[in-house]
Amino acid sequence: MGKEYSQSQDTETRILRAAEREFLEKGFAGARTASIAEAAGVTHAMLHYYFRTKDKLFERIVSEKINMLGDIILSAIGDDNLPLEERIRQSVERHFDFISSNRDLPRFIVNEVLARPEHVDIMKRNIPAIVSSLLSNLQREIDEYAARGLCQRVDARMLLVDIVSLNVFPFMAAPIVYGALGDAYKDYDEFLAIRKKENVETILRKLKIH
Amino acid sequence: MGKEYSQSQDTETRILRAAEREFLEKGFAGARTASIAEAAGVTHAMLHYYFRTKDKLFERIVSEKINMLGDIILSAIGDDNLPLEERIRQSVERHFDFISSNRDLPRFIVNEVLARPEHVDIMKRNIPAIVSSLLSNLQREIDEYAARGLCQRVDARMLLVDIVSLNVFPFMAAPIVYGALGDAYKDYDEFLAIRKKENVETILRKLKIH
DNA sequence: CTTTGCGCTAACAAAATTGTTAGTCTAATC
DNA sequence: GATTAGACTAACAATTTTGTTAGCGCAAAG
Repeated sequence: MGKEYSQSQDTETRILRAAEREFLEKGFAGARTASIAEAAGVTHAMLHYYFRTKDKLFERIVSEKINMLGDIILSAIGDDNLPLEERIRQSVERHFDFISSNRDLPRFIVNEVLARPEHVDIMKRNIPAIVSSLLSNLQREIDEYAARGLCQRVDARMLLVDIVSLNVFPFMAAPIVYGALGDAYKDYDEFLAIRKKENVETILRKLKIH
Repeated sequence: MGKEYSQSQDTETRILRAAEREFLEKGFAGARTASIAEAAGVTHAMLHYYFRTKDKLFERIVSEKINMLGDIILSAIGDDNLPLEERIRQSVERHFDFISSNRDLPRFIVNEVLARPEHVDIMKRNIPAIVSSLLSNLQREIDEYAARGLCQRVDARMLLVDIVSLNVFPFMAAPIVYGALGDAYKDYDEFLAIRKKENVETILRKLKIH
């Protein structure tokens, strides 16, 4: 044994998790290595001992988060054998739920990752491959349905941008959106539940024949 | 005359414009007063001479930008005597254009303003008043049209969130969105033009009877 | 022609933040 | 029992960044 287990995990992990919180909340420039160390319950020398520099620690967190972007796409792919409408509904809902349980991920990506050309390059090398296979499958299926007169022939790329925009923005701008709508909802969770339904409806309506 | 007019404006204004660019691009924590001074073409002591502290200079920029948020709403209100569909089309297009010519405003608001509780409070005291008058007018009009069977009875609040989400997100996440869609478009401007049409269609489709 | 006020500069001071180093303690290894 | 290695600490060093101050030059006012 030897080690005190009053702290839940090993030092390196605790620093990583504290860094994750600090970086996601304040960004690279706003984060303080001393705060990270304090939150992790270690001296700030330990942070340098394990990760050498603030930059290296940050890169570690960034690569974790960029990988999550792959997950977000894969997790949103629905059951292959459901009818198109159900499958899209499921995808939108899963995507919404993913964002809902990673609420500061989008802001982090938009601010910290996109601000650095090298990170944009990493993403441009990884994301389009996954997205384009997703898109071509989706587009093929839409075209099949459309050929049978079962739905509108819509552009899958635009549909994807719609889904992501509708699902992500309300979380990024949560205080404004919820604040501006004032007292129309009991609480934020109620607003989110309504919003989720609404987004599904908005997307599906684009496919419906009228 | 006396003054050299090699520099276009007076010192205070040049510092303000340089600060605006620096803060919008890098955020408060990432901005450097020395960079701002250099960009303005003055010694960094001048920055403190005119604005005392980095904080005060930042607040000045923040209030400018928060005021623009009022404009964004007012500018989007269309002609009162157009039919509903045309008016909404016009509003969505104006909003899109506004964001398009202030592309880093949303990111700045979301990151820098929302990160500070005092700014959120300022906005919560000012925005809801404007928004709720806009919303109640819009809702009344929608209800009238719906009563005559001319459109769906939709929730104006949700419609507003839809519009803002669809219009703003693609600009905030521009490198990803445009990057992930790869080579499907000639250039970014073409993508934007298509996107603008698409957003109008998406919104109007929510109102259409089917 | 002296004074006053203002824009301005250069040099300096203070604070905050990151990064280093010498050395301690402990546990395993020879 | 001496040796080694790795986790760790306290103190310090270096750098970056913000903020200050004493004073110069010039134009307008008295």
